[in-house]
Amino acid sequence: MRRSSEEKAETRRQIVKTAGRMIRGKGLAETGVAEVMAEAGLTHGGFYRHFASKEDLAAAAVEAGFAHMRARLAAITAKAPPGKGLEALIDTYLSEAHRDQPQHGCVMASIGMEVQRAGGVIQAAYEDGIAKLLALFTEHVQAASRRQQEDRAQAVLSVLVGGLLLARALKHDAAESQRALQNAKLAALRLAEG
Amino acid sequence: MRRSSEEKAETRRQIVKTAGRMIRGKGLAETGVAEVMAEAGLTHGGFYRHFASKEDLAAAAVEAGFAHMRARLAAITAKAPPGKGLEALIDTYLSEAHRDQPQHGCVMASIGMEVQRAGGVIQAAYEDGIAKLLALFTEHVQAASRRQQEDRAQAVLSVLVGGLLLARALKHDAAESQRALQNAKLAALRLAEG
DNA sequence: ACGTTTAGATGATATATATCATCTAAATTA
DNA sequence: TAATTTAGATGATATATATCATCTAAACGT
Repeated sequence: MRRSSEEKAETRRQIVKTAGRMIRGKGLAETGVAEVMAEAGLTHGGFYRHFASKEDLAAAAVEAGFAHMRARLAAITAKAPPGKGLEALIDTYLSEAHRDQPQHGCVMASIGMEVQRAGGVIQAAYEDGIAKLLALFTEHVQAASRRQQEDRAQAVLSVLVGGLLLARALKHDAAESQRALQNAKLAALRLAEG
Repeated sequence: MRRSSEEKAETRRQIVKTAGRMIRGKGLAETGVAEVMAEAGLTHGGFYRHFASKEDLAAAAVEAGFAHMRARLAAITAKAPPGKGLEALIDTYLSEAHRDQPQHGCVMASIGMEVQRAGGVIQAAYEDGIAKLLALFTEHVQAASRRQQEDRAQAVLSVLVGGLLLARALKHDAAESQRALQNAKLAALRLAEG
């Protein structure tokens, strides 16, 4: 059943989107091609009309995941009162919603280490995504020099990712997890201000 | 070929150790039971004389990994000049060696998210390990109250884990990766001091 | 309108993997 | 020393998984 090229592009987008969700939610290795296709309402056979391999799909999903996150964060800073952009970023990143829904959250915090090991095009897409994320943070950090802005952005991103990871790890103890989020927020703000 | 119970215990330790190394190096899902046994110089068949399942082994490996890390860190603070314990901890955690050798490093920074998804006894061992690691850091943080010590320990651990993750992600760009380590170190020290 | 192309379905293959039943020879134990 | 127990080996099973050849019907170019 041949589809129009517009429909094909839409199908591809759909596959990438569900793959991203499943990969963030269940992990790279645990997400199978057939499963993704089924979840997208297709059969596994047609997969290779869209992607050369599972690796290819994963790279596309990582790229799309970062792009989506950047768009969301940019929208949030745009809405925030002037000078409060970074604070809004931090609150969003360290929100309970983000902690509780890895499948809709940051790629870096959900499959960072697996990507590291995967290497190849997946890792390349990942590094590119991180660089662009750092750039976004850099824009919203105040400092004397560009270099100092970048340094602070690195420190902020570090504490955001680490804090989210810790909060997720402690999730069974609601109070302790909440505390981890709060401590990371305060830390991020302090690190941003020098 | 029956072995003495002392030999059996030693074999078990060997299996746990190699499993820990492989899991940190290649990931939980990518590490197979047969492969671990082969690496330990055994055949896959004898595995179930030692563990009830792969999950059981993974939990043991996580527990042993945290115990090993605590021992190493404790040794480092013991060697450091008085009052410099935390600084030594930070330098070790954010060293290039730790960045470059995940298979010998911190469980939290190498399989944190996978453990999260695995749940069950693996996650239980992981949470226990983190709690004890936090306690170790708490002892070496100065603050007015116990609660403040704990808060600062959480912040420090967050930036350590996040910084290591970022440094690993940027590893292909040596200068940038180095910078991430350095920024995280400075950040950790600042956060420790209030 | 007609022939060519191709998106997606069907079905097959090859490989890996966790788990376990059974076997055997050596270590306990009586 | 003889009987019993069991660590580890052998081999099998069941399941999942990536990948691809082939088929079909619909969209596109002529």
